Amino acid sequence: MLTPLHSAPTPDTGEASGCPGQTIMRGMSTAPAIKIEPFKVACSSCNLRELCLPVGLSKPDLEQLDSLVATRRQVARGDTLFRTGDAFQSLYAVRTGFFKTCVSSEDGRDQVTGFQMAGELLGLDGISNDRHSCDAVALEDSQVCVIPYDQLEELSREFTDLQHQFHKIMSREIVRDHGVMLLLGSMRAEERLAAFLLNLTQRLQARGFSASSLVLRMTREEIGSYLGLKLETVSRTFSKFQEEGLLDVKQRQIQILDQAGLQRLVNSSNC
Amino acid sequence: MLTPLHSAPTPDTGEASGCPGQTIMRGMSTAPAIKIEPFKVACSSCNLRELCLPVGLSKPDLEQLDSLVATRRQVARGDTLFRTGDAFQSLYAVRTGFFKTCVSSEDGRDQVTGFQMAGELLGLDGISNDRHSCDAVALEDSQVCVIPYDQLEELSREFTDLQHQFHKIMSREIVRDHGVMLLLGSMRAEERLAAFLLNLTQRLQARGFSASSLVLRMTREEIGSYLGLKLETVSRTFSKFQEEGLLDVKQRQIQILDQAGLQRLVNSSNC
DNA sequence: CGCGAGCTTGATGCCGATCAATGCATGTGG
DNA sequence: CCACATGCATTGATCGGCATCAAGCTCGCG
Repeated sequence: MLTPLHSAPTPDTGEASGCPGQTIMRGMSTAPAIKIEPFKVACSSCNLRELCLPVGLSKPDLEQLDSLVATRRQVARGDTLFRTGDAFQSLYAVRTGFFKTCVSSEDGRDQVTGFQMAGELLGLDGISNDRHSCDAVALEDSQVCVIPYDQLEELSREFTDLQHQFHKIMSREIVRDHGVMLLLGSMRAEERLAAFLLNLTQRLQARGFSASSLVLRMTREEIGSYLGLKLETVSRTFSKFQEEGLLDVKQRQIQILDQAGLQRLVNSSNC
Repeated sequence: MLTPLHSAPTPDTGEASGCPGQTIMRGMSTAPAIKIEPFKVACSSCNLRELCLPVGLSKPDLEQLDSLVATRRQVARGDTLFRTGDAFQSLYAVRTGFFKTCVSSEDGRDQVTGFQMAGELLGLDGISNDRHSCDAVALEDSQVCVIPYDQLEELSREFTDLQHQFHKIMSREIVRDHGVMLLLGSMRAEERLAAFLLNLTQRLQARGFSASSLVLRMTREEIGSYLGLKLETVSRTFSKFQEEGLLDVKQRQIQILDQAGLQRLVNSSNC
């Protein structure tokens, strides 16, 4: 997805690079397992506040939120943040890094249900049962803010903006899922991949990254699982896009050469 | 078990037929537009209270809920309860009847995203934008309880059980959607249809209906849209199931002859 | 340097889409 | 009551997109 390192485009003011691909490690290189960050970054000064839970909150509400999000957690690439069956206690806001979520059935089939980047929330599935119903796996070294769920409920009883914002986030997830159903139910391979790329770049752009160049953080197989395709089909479709001059593909480095062309692919039922 | 489903508890005695296929029409046949029912049925005495928003609420909370749900609305078969772009104001709980929701893309593709029966909530998609992002269409003459959303937010600030229950319902919708993604992304036609039938019968059973006999309220085309298949494929698959002795199919009348056989189909990746 | 995970590319076959015709139920007007 | 229209379902024949199987290829890493 994003620039390999640095050259982070135009994030906000405030501390901390929101640049996925970079974690904040001051002095203490790779420390073991879960960590509570010694220096705190409040929601109120986080450069992700316009993408995350704090959207639209007033100053005083924001300060309340700061009290809620007390801990961070590092998740190394390949590790799971939570897995199916785990007791549900917290939601997680991605601070840096990149995740996938996937569900799996008894018989071993599995399906990637989403990819999450900075500012996006993980764990909403757990509310329904008090257990998580999917796995969340870091696709690169990542950092999340831990949001204890019972405290969030409590606080959102007091602050209506927070309550409303939280409901919007859940609803948005539902709407997003419906979009994926549309994709899986009625699009052909090229349309799916085009829609996927446009969605990724759009979200990256909202985070201040280039609209035309990205580094995929996931394998062809993971893309395929998300899109209901086999990895070979994903690979072939990338190659086809390249032949047609829509993309420049070098492994996981993608340059979008003709965004309008991709867009045309997405909204044209056939041909 | 990975069928996309709501696990719904025990059916219930009580007033009002929750029977899909039957609507309550006393005297006043097709009256114009929206109607406020002259006789009221409170949530606290509704026979759907174990399937709907009131689940788990204590007596006093329930009485509060009664004050919230003041109006009903009749929706005739074929009419829409709301459509994409409509301003969002209320959620709707299906009291009697049967609905489908569908999203559509610019280019006219469309996708059924769900079927809703008595006790299920409609309209959660609207929260994210203050506009609905899908159409809800009655597949038979239906009646819904209107739940003004701002009042629900207000009330759920006061009653934590209600708040929690509402969050669970939203989360359950997300989990259900993930199940559908799994189905669309990784199952073959027979598996999809089998999963669909098992899910339907389970939900009907939770409402006190037979586990083995059902009347489909939707066309082959609508089933196909939901399952990402063409109507001919749905029809052929029904015929195949009949040949194999799994079902007895007479148009929309379905008898399930071998539930275990269907179940086996669903959880066996291949062969 | 060699190993392995991930990616690309080719050859082949199958599942489900598509096109087309017929059947069946319901409803309407003559 | 029948003739006819309409909407939905079934069934057949054919076709095409994507899966599958099978090599190689690339690149990062111990």
